Amino acid sequence: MTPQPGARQRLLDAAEELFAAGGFAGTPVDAVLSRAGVAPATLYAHFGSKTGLQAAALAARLRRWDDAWAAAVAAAPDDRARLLAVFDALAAFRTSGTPSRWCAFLDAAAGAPADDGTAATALAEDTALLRGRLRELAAPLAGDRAAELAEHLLVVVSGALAMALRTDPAAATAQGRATAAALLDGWR
Amino acid sequence: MTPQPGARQRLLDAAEELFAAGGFAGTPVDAVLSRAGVAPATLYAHFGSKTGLQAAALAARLRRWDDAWAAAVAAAPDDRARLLAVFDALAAFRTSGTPSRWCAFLDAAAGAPADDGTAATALAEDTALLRGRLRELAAPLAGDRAAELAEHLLVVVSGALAMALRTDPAAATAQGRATAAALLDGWR
DNA sequence: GTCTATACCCGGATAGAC
DNA sequence: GTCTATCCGGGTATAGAC
Repeated sequence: MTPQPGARQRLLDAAEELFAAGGFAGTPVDAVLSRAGVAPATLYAHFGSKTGLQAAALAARLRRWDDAWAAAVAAAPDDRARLLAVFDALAAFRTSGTPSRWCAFLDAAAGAPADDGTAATALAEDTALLRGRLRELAAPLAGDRAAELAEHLLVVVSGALAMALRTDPAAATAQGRATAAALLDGWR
Repeated sequence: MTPQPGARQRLLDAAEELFAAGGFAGTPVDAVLSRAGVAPATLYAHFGSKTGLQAAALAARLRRWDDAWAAAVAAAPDDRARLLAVFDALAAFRTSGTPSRWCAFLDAAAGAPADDGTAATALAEDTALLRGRLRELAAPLAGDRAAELAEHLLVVVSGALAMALRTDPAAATAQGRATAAALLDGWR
């Protein structure tokens, strides 16, 4: 029998899902507590504050996203598919577990006051991951203009995420892939 | 001597600026009240709730954005420039008055609970405006594929707005324009 | 480490006078 | 219509026992 994970891990899992699904600001601490089956004091003993829990949950989510994306890249057959794999990974990642509304990292930054360091840091790390890997994957197709192409794709990925607020999220990622494909078709 | 605008208008102006700059959720009613120089009861007499004020402020903002974009289009010299004018309008609009953080309409939808009708409606109207005019402007360049091109540009515009959370907002609009230009360069 | 119970406070909204 | 003063709830955080 697999032992039940500790309260800390249950809090992290609950927070990651609920914050991604309902937004950080829109998710009361009570909701996380009841899902995790944990008392308030336990949360504050481990993470200090709701924001502290968010930071830990986002860090965990970033690792999961990193892995999911890498797996999608590994499964792609050629250079072009590897570059577009980010959208497949996005679609799969978004619906793993409770479907997320748009993007937990953008949500964190959008919801926090402008001077909040925690949310800004988490989003910055997500951005660095996106930019870095997009550059690597763009290199075979764009050569010394890989950074330029990666920047275009970063805009398209961010657009696909934001489009999830305007329309059905599944359609948003599909459209994002199509837009990126159109961009690649005309490249050079 | 120009008469001081009424309390209602001052509330709308204050709300539009503060909500765009600091986000709806992050802006307390008190901040709007003190900037407008108005008492709490006046706000609730006119708009019923903070959300009601938001709806009215977003409607006003949508009209202003519509006009600003139309003006940028009118000032553009050719078909291509007219299609890209949305980014110039965005840059100018964002810094008119108190600079907005990213996008007041996306912010409203992101911050509101998923079933909130008010914010969803405001964002839907913004999306309809974007999609409709982008299609018109895309027609001279894309002919019967104008809708397809417009959808790509809608993703890029949304991406430019979201990128304002990842990086400097001015750089975000500039990058968005560059990405759209790259897309147009390779079109067909 | 975890629980129960509670304190505290911020922020949206209202009462009633003018 | 507008003001001053106040209420009230939801939500974060803590005290103290086990």
